[in-house]
Amino acid sequence: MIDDISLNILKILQQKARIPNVEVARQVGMAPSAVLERIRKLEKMGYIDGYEVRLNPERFGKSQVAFIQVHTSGKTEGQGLVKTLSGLPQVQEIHYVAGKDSYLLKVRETDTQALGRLIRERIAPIKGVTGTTTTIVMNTFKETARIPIDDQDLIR
Amino acid sequence: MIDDISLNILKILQQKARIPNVEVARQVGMAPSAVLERIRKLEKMGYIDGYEVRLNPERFGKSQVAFIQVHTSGKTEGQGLVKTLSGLPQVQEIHYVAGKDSYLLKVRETDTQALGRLIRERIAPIKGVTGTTTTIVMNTFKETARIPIDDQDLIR
DNA sequence: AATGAAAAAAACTGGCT
DNA sequence: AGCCAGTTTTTTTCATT
Repeated sequence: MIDDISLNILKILQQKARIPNVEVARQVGMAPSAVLERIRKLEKMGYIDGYEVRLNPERFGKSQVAFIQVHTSGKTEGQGLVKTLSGLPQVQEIHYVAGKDSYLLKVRETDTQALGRLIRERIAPIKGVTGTTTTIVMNTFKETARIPIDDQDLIR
Repeated sequence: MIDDISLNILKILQQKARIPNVEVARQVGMAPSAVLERIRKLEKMGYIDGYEVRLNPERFGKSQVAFIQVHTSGKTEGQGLVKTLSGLPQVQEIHYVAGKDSYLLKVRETDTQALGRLIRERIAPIKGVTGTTTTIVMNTFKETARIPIDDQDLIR
């Protein structure tokens, strides 16, 4: 259901989304209409989830990244907990991790002060939270959502 | 340099990149040409970093997410270390974190087995790496690169 | 599925306010 | 900066192979 041509199209798009279809068509050596049809199909079949703008966090005063391990009482408070956390725009990621009933959050805030406030006022008070461990990011060298698709292990 | 209208445009784009300009124009109540000019300016001034496709990792057999804390000897091996790590497509993020000379990586692999191989064969052998601590993600509830821009603390 | 031609929509340009 | 009107480019549709 997904062949080398489609794979190639996705690679091109992952390199630079928002290049015109005609250009993609030129690069894969097909007619624009054919490429369009393939992309539509890839979207419909769920290979493509969507398109995102990447804003520059610095410019918006959201330079401070931190990872917060949220420890919970484990008594299936998960539902409301996740929902509440999801509602916080500063929380970019929520992962349930192996170990001892805890979630790992990636958050973005203005500075460490705002971060502290976020944790104290928004996260710590959530029902089921027994504590947090914060890891402050001092420098980010790579940050992308690209996934490796050179591979043979895709679900066709 | 950035006003409420531009802010609004960015909000709309963050909601759904790849909607036509005319539609954005309609939503902010301006002429398409004016909106276009604003977007171009936002790009040029570095508020917009770029546009990305979001591929569905499941479909590409990259469902396993893990965070790897890489401990280093700290003797400024940083340069080569970061460069080597950056070259690994499975490594989506590289952060230098506060604490005891360590980097935090976000990686995506096929399964825990492939993850183990990645760590043993690609990460552990890097010069300056003294050890790794891996946190396996069992479930991801939120994962976005969106940043909060409702705010007053943006660099104008 | 792919193509090519035609139609529709969108992006862009420039002159003017 | 924004708008409008004209131009170019891109996207989309569709009949055909």
